[in-house]
Amino acid sequence: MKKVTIKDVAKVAGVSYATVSRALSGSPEIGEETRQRIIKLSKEMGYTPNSVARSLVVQSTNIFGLVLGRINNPFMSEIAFYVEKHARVRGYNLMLCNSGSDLDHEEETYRLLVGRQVDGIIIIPSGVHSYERIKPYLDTTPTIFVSENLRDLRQSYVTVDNYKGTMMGMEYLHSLGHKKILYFGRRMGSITHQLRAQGYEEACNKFGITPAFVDSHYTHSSIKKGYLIAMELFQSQGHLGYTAIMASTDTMALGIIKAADEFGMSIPEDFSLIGFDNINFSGLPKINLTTIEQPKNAMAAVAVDMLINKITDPAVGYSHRIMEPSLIVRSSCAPV
Amino acid sequence: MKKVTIKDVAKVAGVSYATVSRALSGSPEIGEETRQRIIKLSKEMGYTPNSVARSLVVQSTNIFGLVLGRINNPFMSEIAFYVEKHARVRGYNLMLCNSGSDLDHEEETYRLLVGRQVDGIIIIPSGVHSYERIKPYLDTTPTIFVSENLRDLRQSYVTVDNYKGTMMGMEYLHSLGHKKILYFGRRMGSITHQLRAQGYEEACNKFGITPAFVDSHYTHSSIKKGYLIAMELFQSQGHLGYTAIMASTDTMALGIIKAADEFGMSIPEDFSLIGFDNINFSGLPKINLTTIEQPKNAMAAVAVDMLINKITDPAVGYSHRIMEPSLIVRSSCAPV
DNA sequence: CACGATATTGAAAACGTTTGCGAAGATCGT
DNA sequence: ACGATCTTCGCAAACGTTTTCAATATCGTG
Repeated sequence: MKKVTIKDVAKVAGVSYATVSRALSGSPEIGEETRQRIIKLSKEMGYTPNSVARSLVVQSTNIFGLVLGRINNPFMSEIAFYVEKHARVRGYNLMLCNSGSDLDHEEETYRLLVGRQVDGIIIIPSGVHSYERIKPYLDTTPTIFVSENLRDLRQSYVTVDNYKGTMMGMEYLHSLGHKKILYFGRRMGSITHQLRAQGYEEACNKFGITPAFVDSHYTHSSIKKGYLIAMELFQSQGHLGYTAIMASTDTMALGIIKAADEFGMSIPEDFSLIGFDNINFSGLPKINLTTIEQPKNAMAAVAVDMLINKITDPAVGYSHRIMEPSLIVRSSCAPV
Repeated sequence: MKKVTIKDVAKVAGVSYATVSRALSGSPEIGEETRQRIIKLSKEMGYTPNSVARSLVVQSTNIFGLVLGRINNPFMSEIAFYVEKHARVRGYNLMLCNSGSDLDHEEETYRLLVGRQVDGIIIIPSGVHSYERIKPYLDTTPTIFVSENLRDLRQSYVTVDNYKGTMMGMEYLHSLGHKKILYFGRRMGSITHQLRAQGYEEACNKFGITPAFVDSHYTHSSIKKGYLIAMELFQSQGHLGYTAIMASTDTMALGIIKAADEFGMSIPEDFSLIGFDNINFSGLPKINLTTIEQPKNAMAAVAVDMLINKITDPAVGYSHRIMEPSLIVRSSCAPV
């Protein structure tokens, strides 16, 4: 695995390696004919600049770190895709790290990335406590938080308007005539979830509905957990006491769908259902979940934008972007 | 963003920076009391070793490149997750690159990674022609091909036994009494797909079934394309002339499900359906697609294993691993 | 007490680039 | 024709580590 270096091509070109560097980097202070000659030669010799050496001297790697829970989570992989895409056109590569939504792991991962001298980090924090763990390193590497509000407002983040999201869902449900609506999912552990629950509650107040919750005791949402909770709910009552369910998450909603299916209930005939996130599962045939969309592409674009700004101008300070959610109506809701 | 270097801690510790390096790297040739003192100090000063400097001297980055079509494809994201997991425990980080299944983009991406001095590359090639493009760089960076057989057997790859996979599906269908089975999907453009189609054909011979194909004219499979082709098929005949469909891919199968749904046909009542890949969509409630599983975790494990072997012993040569597929029976098939 | 062995440390080279500075030659205006 | 400016290039320092080699201090042993 012998690699040809800049010195090698300098030697056969009969010039100093500074000249080779200049020829390849598009520097103006070099003769056009030598440039062409060197470019040609280095191509023939199969020279590829060693970017780790370059990084060392220019003090920048052109690498972003992306830390998220698990890349096989559909929401995360969608974000990752767009982040990579936008980063790439701006000349950055991506170092991908799964935190497994574990705090220790997340912190270790983060530290690893700063050791690797990444120019910036985009993180989908695993929960409210992520921030405290990461805080010590924060002034060492520019960082953008995605998809989670922060209590400490002196950091940059981009999220969707979670409050407004559930509010929109509730408005839709209300317009369909629903008066008995259950909120299904986590209410704490992350500000995101708090806000979603708040949006629901506020909507209840507005429409004169008595709020009702089924809390998840688990730390993160998944199909299986949604399923278990829903089964418990159905079985305890023999029926559902509500005409609609507002789920905190699409994955939770999928769990509900599964439970309903097994329990012989159909959606939206027996009850209406709204999810949140619009993961790509939701648009699948037979699923057709009405949901609140997080604009993932736009969020990713904003995140890399904010990050690059912060890198090029460290004095830029923090900024918050709360993106607009939107209602994706499919066929999991019906009038009462 | 001032970072503290090894020299800084050496200075305040009053030792040479060689000593600091030794203290932190666990070298034996250093006094135990100085080691402790330096460890403590460097922690206080918030020192994080600069791994790009380290990489430059030790000539290895401990980074793998992972290039795949699109990370938001469920199959790819699953592979990526496991690759990251296995790589991590072995001390490697992952640089993620989407090729968009575009040959030019793929090649550029690949070259970028070798420039970044990654220790190895794991690639899910976008098609048969990927290999020719990448070949020139192949002796520069150890590379493992995943999920695609190669015509040039002198390279290392790991795939599932695609031939056997469709064969298993057909055997299952046959055991259910099906005699008229349609193969739905691509038959060329990748050896993977050729083999799947061959498995189907061979099974037909074995069971005395006349093979029938619906080719996709498109380069890669997706729900939408499966849907369009299926709709065309249904509409042209007014009915399906087969009792079962063997789809080349789960995503294709999902397209079929969608079309069937719209067309008022139900599965498995009107026809049975088998997919391939077992992407996590397939197990979703209401979808419940019977399919052939690729052991993604195991494949990822083997890939990083092979890669690390190749790195530690460059003389190791190539190796091929064809993993066992398995039939996941859910509820998209029924006896005729 | 002397001497070789051993433990601990420092000095310096090396990794492959970029870039400021200076030198040499070419070009130019007067 | 001559000084001035410009162009093109080489030299060498720098980036932050690891690691070899030599130097010094410590120690046990005869």
